Amino acid sequence: MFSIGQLSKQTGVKVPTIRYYEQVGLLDSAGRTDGNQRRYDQEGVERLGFIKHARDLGFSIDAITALIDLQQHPDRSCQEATDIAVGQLADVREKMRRLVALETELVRIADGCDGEGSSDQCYVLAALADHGRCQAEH
Amino acid sequence: MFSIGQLSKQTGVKVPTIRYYEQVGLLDSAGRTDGNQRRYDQEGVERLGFIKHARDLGFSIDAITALIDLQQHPDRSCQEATDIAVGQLADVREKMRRLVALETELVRIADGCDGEGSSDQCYVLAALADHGRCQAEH
DNA sequence: TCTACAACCTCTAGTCACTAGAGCTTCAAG
DNA sequence: CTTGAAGCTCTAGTGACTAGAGGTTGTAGA
Repeated sequence: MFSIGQLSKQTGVKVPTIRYYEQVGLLDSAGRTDGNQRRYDQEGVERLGFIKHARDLGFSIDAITALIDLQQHPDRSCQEATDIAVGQLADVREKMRRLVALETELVRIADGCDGEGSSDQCYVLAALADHGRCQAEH
Repeated sequence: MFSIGQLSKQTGVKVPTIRYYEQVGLLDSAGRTDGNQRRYDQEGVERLGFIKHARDLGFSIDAITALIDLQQHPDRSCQEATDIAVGQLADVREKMRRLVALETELVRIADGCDGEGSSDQCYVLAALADHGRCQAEH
């Protein structure tokens, strides 16, 4: 049996975050000692590992709740899990698309200025004031 | 002179967001009519345009406050503005780096499953449970 | 000039996924 | 048996808004 601190070390999830996951229903309520401290078994470690991995991949708490729900009903179709993963992938790609556009413009803005001179002729400030000079949509 | 709604339409910033920007000190308090409604001039439009553009590029409210502060002290060095922009660029690149790794793994996860079969043999769920199979750090 | 109603006002609370802190209790090593 | 690290609950704060309640103002048309 593990204390919450040991679970935290094993999974890399901070102690208050574990309590938060329990509070929002992502983790089942842990068993307790007579002194009211949480105790976890190997299953708890695996469950939290799953959650951590999914969070690292950017899945929302809601999405993870749905995935866990699916795990606990082995008779239900895998399609739902795939849908969630594909949706997440679309999200990630959209974010990347936007970041590429931002990077292009930030390079343009940051490179236009050598850092010398005073701020009333600063290219950075001028570029931020004038969206019209942007090369791409963002 | 423009009402807050007209300002909103011109800049693409929502009305409650404009009020929020004023509340947090990003926008100066607007002038008011006798009936206490906000009125803006061309300068207000430009100021909000600057803010919107910077927000679209992912600058934080704090960073934008610093940039505006710089604009209003033309004697100060441009170096600070450049630093803020370069810092923002580093941020964007770090996010991109992470998203690329996530995309790789999400493709692996989502492609491993054809959506058929029941969830107890679902590749998506298995992949999420087992971080060890990941190709890259994330 | 009156009326209708869209647009405005302030204030509070909610979102997401945590994080920080106060003030208290328990566990385990020495 | 003592000590102190680690645990407990509860409340509030973060960033950047967003939503809603309940009331007031501005303006176009009759």
